[in-house]
Amino acid sequence: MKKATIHEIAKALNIDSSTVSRALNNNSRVAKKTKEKVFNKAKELGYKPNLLASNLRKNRSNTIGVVVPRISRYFFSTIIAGIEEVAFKEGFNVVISQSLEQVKREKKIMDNFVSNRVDGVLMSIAWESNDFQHLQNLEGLGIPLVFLDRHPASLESCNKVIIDDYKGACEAVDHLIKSGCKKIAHFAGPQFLEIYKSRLKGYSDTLKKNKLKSEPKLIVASHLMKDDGFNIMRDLLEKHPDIDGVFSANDEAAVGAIKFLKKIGKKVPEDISIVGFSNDPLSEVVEPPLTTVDQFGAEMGKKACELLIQNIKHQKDDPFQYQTIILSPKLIERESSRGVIERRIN
Amino acid sequence: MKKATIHEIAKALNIDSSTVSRALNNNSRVAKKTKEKVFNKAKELGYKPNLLASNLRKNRSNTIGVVVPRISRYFFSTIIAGIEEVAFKEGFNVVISQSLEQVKREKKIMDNFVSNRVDGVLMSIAWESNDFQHLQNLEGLGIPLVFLDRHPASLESCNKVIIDDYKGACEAVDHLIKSGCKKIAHFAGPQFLEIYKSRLKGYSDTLKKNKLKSEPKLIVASHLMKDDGFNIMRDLLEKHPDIDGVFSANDEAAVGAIKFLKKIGKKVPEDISIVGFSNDPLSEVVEPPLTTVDQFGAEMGKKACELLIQNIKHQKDDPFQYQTIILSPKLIERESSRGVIERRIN
DNA sequence: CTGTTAGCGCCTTCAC
DNA sequence: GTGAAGGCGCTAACAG
Repeated sequence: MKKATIHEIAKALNIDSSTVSRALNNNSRVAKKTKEKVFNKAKELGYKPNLLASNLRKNRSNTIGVVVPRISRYFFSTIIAGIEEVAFKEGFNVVISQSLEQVKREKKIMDNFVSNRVDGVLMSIAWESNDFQHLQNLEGLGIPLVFLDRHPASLESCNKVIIDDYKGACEAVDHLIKSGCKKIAHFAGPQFLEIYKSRLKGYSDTLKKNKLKSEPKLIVASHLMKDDGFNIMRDLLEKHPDIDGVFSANDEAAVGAIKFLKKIGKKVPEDISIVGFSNDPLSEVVEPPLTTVDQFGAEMGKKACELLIQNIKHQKDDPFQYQTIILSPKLIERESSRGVIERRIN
Repeated sequence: MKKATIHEIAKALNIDSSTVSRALNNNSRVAKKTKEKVFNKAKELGYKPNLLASNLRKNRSNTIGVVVPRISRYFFSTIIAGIEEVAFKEGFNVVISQSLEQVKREKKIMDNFVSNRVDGVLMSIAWESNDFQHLQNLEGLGIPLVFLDRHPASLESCNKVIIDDYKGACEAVDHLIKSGCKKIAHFAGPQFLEIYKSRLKGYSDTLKKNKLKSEPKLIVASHLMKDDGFNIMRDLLEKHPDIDGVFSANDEAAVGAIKFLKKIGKKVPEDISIVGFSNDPLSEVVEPPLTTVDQFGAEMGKKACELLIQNIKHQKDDPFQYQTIILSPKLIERESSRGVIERRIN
């Protein structure tokens, strides 16, 4: 079961292992003939390079570490697709880990990344995060970090790629108002995270701009899971049966709300209109087709990866310069698949 | 930016680095006092173990490699959740890679796994796979392999954790027949894969058992993407407008079919009933709530990971003994959310 | 173009 | 309980 090494190739060919190493790495100052011999012998012996040794020697792993809350969320898996596209093109490997929204796991993952000498880290932080020591340590170790979408509200100087959450929220609420909604609730996210703060602000500001009251009772913060959406919708309707619109800070909670509304026989969007952030492909076959704010995950992943690689490459010569890249979200309307919405008059 | 090593800890404490190594690994024959001193100094210096070096020395990485076609599919992300649960409990790290259904990428990933000395591999193969050399090489290198769900039709002797696809298909088609369907189509998957062969066989056999004709024209093989479902449904209905049931080998194609039916104003399940394999959580809020065959991804992931770890641990002493673990799928009915189905009489 | 030498950081005998 | 020595497999000077 012992794997072949460059030394065995060297011995078999009566040359030095350093020449073999150079040949395998396609170094220009190795004779063509030698290279061929080496390649053939390598194949013959079933040689597989040991990257552990190589990376140890070179003190870098050619690997980018990615941390997301969970890969099962469509938004994050599109982000990952974008990251991989750029990373592979640039010759980097990608290691994906999920924090499952737990800081504890986030820290372990970071430790692991450091111990395995990843060259850089891309991350969307867990929403229970309120302690960012583990992130600041990274830079002390010379490992560049770029935040993707979710970033700490308390951290000013950092690299990040985000969408314009404020603008997206404004458009979403605008859309609800234009559809005739008079009383719009907001499913808010954890306020540790800047993105959810911005979405809330966009909601409040847009209501005010349209001369509608922004009532604290209609704003409910949660972790925005499907069950949260279900329960919040139920509780809100109990106290405020005249709610006719919901702006959810993500689509998962929106889906939960729809589930509840379906259960009690309320029609969407005739009785209640819903708009959510993120854009799962199933949104269009949910009934009703859900209007969403598209965050362009793949684009974000690509941009973030490019920024990170840039940081990795210019780590030494350049003074550290933090960048923020802001993408524009896009409202995708799907409510009118049945034609014009006719809002019922209660 | 240079990271602390055990030698620096040793020097600072005037002891040997081998003692530091033992202390950090909690070796029993190191004095308590020494251990404490070492731990403190390690923390003080911000010491992070270099796993590259450690793994190189030990010639194993404590890591399990996982390859799935795509992490964005709900079934695979639940599998991963199950794998991680078991792996972490047993002290293994998990590296996730997606083949994006391409053998080319599958091979690259395998090479990478070997080069990074993963201790074992869990995989669901790409559906264009018809060349399995890269998989058989693994065993030659002493890296145990367990297939998960998707496995090569041509490989007899291997470890695998699968569900009873045949039984699931039978139940699905039975359900359609009991709902009154007379003409049932099948969205089949690539026949390289055993799972899709079994699902097709379950479909045919159940039709025959119920004295219904199994017509080749109603069986369409594809990659079962959403668009495939959409297009196949359209083409089938054009030629056979009297189709009243569909058994889809996965839920994604089923969703595509629903999208098409919605577009042309056909009602599901009144006009056409649909059942699909896999059980995405959105199935219940799609309209109509989709009846599915649940594959219990997390269970499969757990079992597979257990089997793999068992293989890793007993690699030396035991003769290689292949195992097959078969789980039972479960039909989850959701069609009757509107009450009893009343099938229209054309 | 190729060989020599010297580690990367850690672990594991083998001594004492 | 601790130290000394050697090497995991590879690469990067430095010679020639």
